[in-house]
Amino acid sequence: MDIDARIERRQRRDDGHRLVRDYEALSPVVHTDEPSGRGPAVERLLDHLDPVFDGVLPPNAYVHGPFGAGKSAVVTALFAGLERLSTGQGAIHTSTRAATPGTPGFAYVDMRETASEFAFYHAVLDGLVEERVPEHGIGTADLRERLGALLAGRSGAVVAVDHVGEPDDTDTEELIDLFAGLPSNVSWLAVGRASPEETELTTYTATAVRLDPYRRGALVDVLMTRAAAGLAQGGLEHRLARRIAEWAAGNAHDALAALFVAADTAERAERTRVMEHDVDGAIGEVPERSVSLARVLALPANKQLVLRALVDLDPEERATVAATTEAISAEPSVDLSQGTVKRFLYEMAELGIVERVRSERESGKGRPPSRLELRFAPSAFRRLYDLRQ
DNA sequence: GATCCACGGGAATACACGGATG
DNA sequence: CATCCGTGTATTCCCGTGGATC
Repeated sequence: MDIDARIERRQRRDDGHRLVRDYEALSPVVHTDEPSGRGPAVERLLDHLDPVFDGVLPPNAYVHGPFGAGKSAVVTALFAGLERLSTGQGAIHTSTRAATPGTPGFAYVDMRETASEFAFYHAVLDGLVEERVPEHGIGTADLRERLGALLAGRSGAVVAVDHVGEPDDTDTEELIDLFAGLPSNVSWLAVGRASPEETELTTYTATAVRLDPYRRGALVDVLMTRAAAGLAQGGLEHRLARRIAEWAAGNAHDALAALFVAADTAERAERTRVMEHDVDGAIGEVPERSVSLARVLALPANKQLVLRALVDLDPEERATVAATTEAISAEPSVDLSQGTVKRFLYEMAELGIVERVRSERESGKGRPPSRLELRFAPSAFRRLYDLRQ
């Protein structure tokens, strides 16, 4: 985001007549420092991590729970806090973060943004040191060496690895290999949706921590907290939050996505508060089996560009993959060959970002084409994407 | 100069159908 | 009738190259 966009956003925030004061605070892809209603889960994770306060590494562990149960919210908030702890509240600035002797370092790695071996080691190193680690001109082996040297003189590190086991993700074996490339004084905390029985990962862990879906009341609190942070006073009635929470059935991602869409709809209509039909529309826009918007927004830039064009197409232009490809390529903002656009579309279908649906054949010749359906709320993506440009 | 990885482009494979074959 | 084959699309797979970054 450039300076002008930032200034513009602040301007809008100061405009008292606006419903949406801060999209960031409402964003389903942004986690807050204090995840509301997940206190017990934080405690259980702290129980597991307790040895670090005596300078001892905990064993490997696996955190699991269904989509939208707050796994990432809890782990990111917790690791942000632990990083502050090991930097000594930033009082001492050295090149490394773990200035307090005896306390391990902490790093949070999101596998959604970590496709290669290089990217993984880069993310770990970047999480452990204060200075920025270059992304070019340095080899994977160099990174591994730097990590080895860094950790050799330290009391180790705990690495949280979020979103394991997603499609196209590094699988268990690869992940274990990645950690095998690090010194032995590294403990990991994997986070995923699969139950402990479903993943091989648990053959390497001593502990599993389960997060259950949000209870309805807790989810209402989450929504009201977000509304208080991002909307004008009284922008969201309690009963509408209840309605969203009821529909979301414990999935905080979908609930926040619905709130975001409803608020955006109301904002565009220049209303001063969210109305019931805004909520109805929003609920209708979030697909049944949705993909995380965070996952969509973690895609490479040009794939997001293709999606951005895709969400603006008419239904006719989406009749087949070929037609969709053509329409997207015709967009001046898209500077990609048709072959690449088409490949991107198929790849994203493979990832579950969009879904291929076989359309009724008309010609009778050859394999019938498919059309693409979105697995995320288009106006949420549109708004979040545009805010980042 | 070194490194990573996104793109482009095309080859290989899958699928659906109708017609031919046994 | 069951199976195979040819044709036309759709989809997946693969890898060399070049742009961007350090």
